Amino acid sequence: MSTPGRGLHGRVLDSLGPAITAGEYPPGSILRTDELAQHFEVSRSVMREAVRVLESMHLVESRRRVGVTVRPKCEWNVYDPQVIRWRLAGADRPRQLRSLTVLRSAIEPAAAGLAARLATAEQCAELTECALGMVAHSRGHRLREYLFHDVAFHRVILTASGNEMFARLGDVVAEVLTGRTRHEVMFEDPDPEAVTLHVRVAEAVRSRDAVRAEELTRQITVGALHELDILAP
Amino acid sequence: MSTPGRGLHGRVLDSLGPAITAGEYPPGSILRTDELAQHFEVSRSVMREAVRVLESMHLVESRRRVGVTVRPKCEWNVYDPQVIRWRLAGADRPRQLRSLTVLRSAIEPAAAGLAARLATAEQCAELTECALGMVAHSRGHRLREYLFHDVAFHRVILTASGNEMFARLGDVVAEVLTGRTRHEVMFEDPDPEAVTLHVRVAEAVRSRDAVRAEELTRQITVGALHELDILAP
DNA sequence: CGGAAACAAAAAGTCAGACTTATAAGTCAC
DNA sequence: GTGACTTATAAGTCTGACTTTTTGTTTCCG
Repeated sequence: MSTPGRGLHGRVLDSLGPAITAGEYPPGSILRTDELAQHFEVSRSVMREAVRVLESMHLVESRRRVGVTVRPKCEWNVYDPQVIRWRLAGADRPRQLRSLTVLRSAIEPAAAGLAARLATAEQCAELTECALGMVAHSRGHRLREYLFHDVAFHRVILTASGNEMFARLGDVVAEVLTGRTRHEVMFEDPDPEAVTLHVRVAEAVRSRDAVRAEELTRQITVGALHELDILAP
Repeated sequence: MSTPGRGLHGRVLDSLGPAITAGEYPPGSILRTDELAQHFEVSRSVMREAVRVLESMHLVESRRRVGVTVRPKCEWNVYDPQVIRWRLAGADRPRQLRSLTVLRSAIEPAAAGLAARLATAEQCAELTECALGMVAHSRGHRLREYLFHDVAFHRVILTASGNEMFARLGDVVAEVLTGRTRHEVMFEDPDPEAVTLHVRVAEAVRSRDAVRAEELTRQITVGALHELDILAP
């Protein structure tokens, strides 16, 4: 995804980043730049660039005379798409998926409400198109096509909200939806009720009914929460 | 804030980052590493490290034979605390403040609902303490002390939600609250109604009333939206 | 024995220079 | 005009020497 192998330092990151987020180097661990450079068989310049990037993600901290220490999990920039991808690829994928789904359930209803007010005619059309695409592929094990339209649908909602912070979560939602289809539930055709909800959201947005769009979207995300058994009794 | 001047490349970033986010180099602009190095009077190694960091924030893209091109705003990692700080310090501070306040209004009610279910006894106590602190300093132009407790209050809510993604927004909320007090409204004593709401949220969380905690917090954030005139008629 | 000051070592940080590589763009033949 | 070839360019990489900060130790005096 995105840009694999954009230079030597990129390949080092693709190896070291996941190792850190996976807890292979637990918080407090101390790494030495020179050793890492040897281990990855790159020059120190390249290694330093990689460390700088990890530092900007708050995954590590570099201090003189000490080395590169791994920071505690709670300080990581967990919204960095790269970090999210690393964590989704690693051991605490389930945990990450839950966090992100809870985040979704907070963001998407609000985004849908705003979209109902601000969406352009073109965006309304796109939304309807996506919803219809979901309907069209909701039967007969056409999961790939269904997913495609599902992702597009949520992206349009987030973008149409007019809020840049919401819009940037499009990739995250895409990752969650894709991951869910691949590894978790959804071995068979999607829940017809969920499909209907998407269609109704598209209608609500087109008819500028913010309250209804928000409530319907909330029902969608509640469904997602239930799929992951996130619900205290 | 955080870590100013952590090395030469850090100082370059503190200068170049804000310049980019402020639109001083518009998207599509092409920078040359060597020129930048000369301009900032640092070696290319240092300059390269700085560029790598900007690249990891998706602010720029570095390509061979082309140079370092500034990416369009919609691709920036707008959740990166560093980027947020740069933007808040620059020209589109108002726009950024609005985006973040809308984000808050989506996140915090959900976080409060979860906190009501998951908060530890200690966190409940902290919450009450913060709310009482707000009450104690809500009169007599003790804005600094009031703000301190306000920030702490929202941090506890976000942390107690048990969701790492929510928790990491503590810094962002702090930034928004601080900024609001400094530059925007709030020249005089805070709205008594808002203070009361905080107290009631603390009570709701302690009594495990998730629905009430969520609704009350929503009222707080709606108030914040109104302060910034974010409300379509 | 205890604390302060001087010392030494370790690791990151910085710099300069030479070399490699990818690639955009221009050139030429057809 | 199209395709293959050439060239210039800017990023990418590596190496080695040097600087700076910080920590841990050692020494010395009270």
